[in-house]
Amino acid sequence: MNRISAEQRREDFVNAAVRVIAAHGASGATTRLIADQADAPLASLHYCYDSKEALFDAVFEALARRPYESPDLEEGVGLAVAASNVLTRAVDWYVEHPDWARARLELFFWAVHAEDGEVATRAYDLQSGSLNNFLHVACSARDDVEQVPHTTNLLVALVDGLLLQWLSREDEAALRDELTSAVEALTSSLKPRRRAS
Amino acid sequence: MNRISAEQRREDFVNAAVRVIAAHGASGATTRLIADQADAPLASLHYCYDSKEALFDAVFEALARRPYESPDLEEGVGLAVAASNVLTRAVDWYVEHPDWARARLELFFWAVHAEDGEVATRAYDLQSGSLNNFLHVACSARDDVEQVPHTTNLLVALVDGLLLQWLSREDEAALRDELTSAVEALTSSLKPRRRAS
Amino acid sequence: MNRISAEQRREDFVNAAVRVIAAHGASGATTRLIADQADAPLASLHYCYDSKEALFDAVFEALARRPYESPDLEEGVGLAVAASNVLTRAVDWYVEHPDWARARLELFFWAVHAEDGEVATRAYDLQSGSLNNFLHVACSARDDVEQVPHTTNLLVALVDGLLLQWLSREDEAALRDELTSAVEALTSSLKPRRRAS
Amino acid sequence: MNRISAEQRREDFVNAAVRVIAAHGASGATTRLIADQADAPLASLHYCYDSKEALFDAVFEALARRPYESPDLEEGVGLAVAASNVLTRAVDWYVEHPDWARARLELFFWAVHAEDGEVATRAYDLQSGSLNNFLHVACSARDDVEQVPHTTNLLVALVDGLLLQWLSREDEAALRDELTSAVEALTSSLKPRRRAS
DNA sequence: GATGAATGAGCGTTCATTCAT
DNA sequence: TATGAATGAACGCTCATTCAT
Repeated sequence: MNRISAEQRREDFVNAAVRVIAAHGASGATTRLIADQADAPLASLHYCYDSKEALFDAVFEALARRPYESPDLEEGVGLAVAASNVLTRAVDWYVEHPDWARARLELFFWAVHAEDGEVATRAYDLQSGSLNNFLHVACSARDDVEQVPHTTNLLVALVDGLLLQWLSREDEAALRDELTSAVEALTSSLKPRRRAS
Repeated sequence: MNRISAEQRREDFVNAAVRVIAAHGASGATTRLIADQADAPLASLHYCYDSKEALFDAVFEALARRPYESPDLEEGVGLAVAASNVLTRAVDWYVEHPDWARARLELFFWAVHAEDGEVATRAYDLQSGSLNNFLHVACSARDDVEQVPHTTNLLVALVDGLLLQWLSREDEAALRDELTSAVEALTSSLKPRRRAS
Repeated sequence: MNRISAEQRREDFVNAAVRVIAAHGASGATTRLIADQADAPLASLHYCYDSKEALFDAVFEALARRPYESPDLEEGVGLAVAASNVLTRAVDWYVEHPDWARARLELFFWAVHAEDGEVATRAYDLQSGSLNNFLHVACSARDDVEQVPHTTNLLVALVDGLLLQWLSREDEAALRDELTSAVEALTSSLKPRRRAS
Repeated sequence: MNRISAEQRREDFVNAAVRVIAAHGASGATTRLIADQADAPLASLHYCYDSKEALFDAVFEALARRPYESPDLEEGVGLAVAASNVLTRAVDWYVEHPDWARARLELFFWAVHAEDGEVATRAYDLQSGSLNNFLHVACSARDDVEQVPHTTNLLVALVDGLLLQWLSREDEAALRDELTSAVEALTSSLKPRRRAS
């Protein structure tokens, strides 16, 4: 009986879940598979998380947080620059962690069907929440703060769209191409404040 | 015992499967749920299809065929026009049949995880097959026939991308916007025969 | 729609059943497999026989009759000679028709478990019936007619025992050896009328 | 939820399986029937054994071990004596446990048809293995050790043959008669080391 | 607190059989 | 008469979850 801190254990389960989801899909990720992957007894999964859904919620949260966990972005660089940086950094991070990319899309689809519709909502709130704060902090005096929520949604959609293409085609060069185009579009649409019309 | 033509029965099961997949996801679409939705006994499903996978294959085929089943496209209208029309028509069709849109993406993900990798391959072949013929017929003398396969793939990717966005945001107006941009991009990239290099 | 005489059809099903039973065991011999083997539609099996059990009864009968269907045994040759001849001939026949040997044992076991216990009884009556008549006819004036039923049972048991060994070991030479010993034992036990005691 | 040691639970399932196989045949022994007979939920069966086949393997092993589990046979009593003793004891044991006798033959036949031919092989290895050791230990200095494998096979065949007769005729007296003859034959063939030629 | 043992509900599939034509 | 179409019942098995220790 190895004594591990409860918090460590919970994180192990999240990491294991990501790997299993990437390999077998969200609904193919059985509790047994995840427990095996985490090298833990099956029952201890339910000891750490009330249910499979609770674990998947935690995965969602990690999925939304991890790619943006770089603390080095300075304040006030401006919305357009921050958005471009975030987008680039997120894509870079996912390319280095393809399991997390796949798990992200898998869980997205899984959430849509959770009988209790709240999961999908919670998921989106989580994704948007951290990003929203991030962009807010980055806003300079010249930025229109009301553009932040819209920009957040656009960013999330872009990330999902790019990941889908990449996972379908497994072509990293194409992903980079599309990323460049997306960054350009983003920059030009944010700077002139055209969208506010 | 209501006796219906076998062909009709098979189609009923496909339609029922699409509805159930849209509502519960591909792996949540159990044979019992589908049979209930089709108002048929469970065993009938296996009389019409050898296995659940065989039914899903049929759904794949229908999914790839239906949106393009309009016979009114004239020959020789040119690749760019045909591609734009096809794209617009497919999007229109999916907007009118949201269950089919959702089922399409669900099955796409489901296929990726089918242990026997063939399913995903078959799926893509089906999708591309009908579209390929379609574009070939539409080619005018001025089109580069070698562009057809590449255009087919691009179209399929575009449809998937647009559907994902739409289903995520449930915002039809945004979908129309993106469709317009995509059509423009498609037209300009195909007309000058630039790709032929 | 090939018009075949009903009687021919029934016999086809029996022959097909023997092959399928030999290959898949009695309980592995599904109606579908038998119909396929007989190159007949599934429903026509139930048109010829009321149930699977009825077909198996018919197989039993054929199984009991065929090996002894040689019409050339003369009357009055004596019980010992007749028994030895019958035994030898039966073994020869089975060696030439291994499917029938295997099916015989399979069905024997299957019959024991038929919920309606009658099947096993009927089976044994069938086996003994034809043999009994056979031996009766063969009795000479010097034979004790009361030995016939006992001899019949002994013969049937011997055939089953020898077949079991043979099918287990797939060693025809050993079967011949055991047959010789059995014939000797049979002859010596019948001739002196010792059993009457 | 009664908590029993897993080992006890596994044995309960084996005993239940033997009873069900004896009553309904090997292929009639469904997991539900066995679980009912063991007074356990169906899922428990699959908790103790990975599959029905794994359970049947365990039954095979018990079937091969139990009749020879008497530890009182002295070493070096000689091959002929040991073989006779083993044979007698096995028959005695089976007469006292007719379910096990019936199950033995049922499983033997069932194994022959298992698609994966290994089952039958494993079964035979199990049967022979314990017996082989047994006879080896019993060999005296005057015995030809090379006769042991052959003797083992002979013993197994004899046991099967005798059981078949007994189950067919349900006549214990006859079984005893045949046992006596078999023991005599065995003794005489082993003592003079005739077979070694 | 940590976990082997246990399970109700449900899965995809197959079966012998019946029915409509 | 012959047979595609149809089906209730049961199959072996897996699931997320709970309980006793």
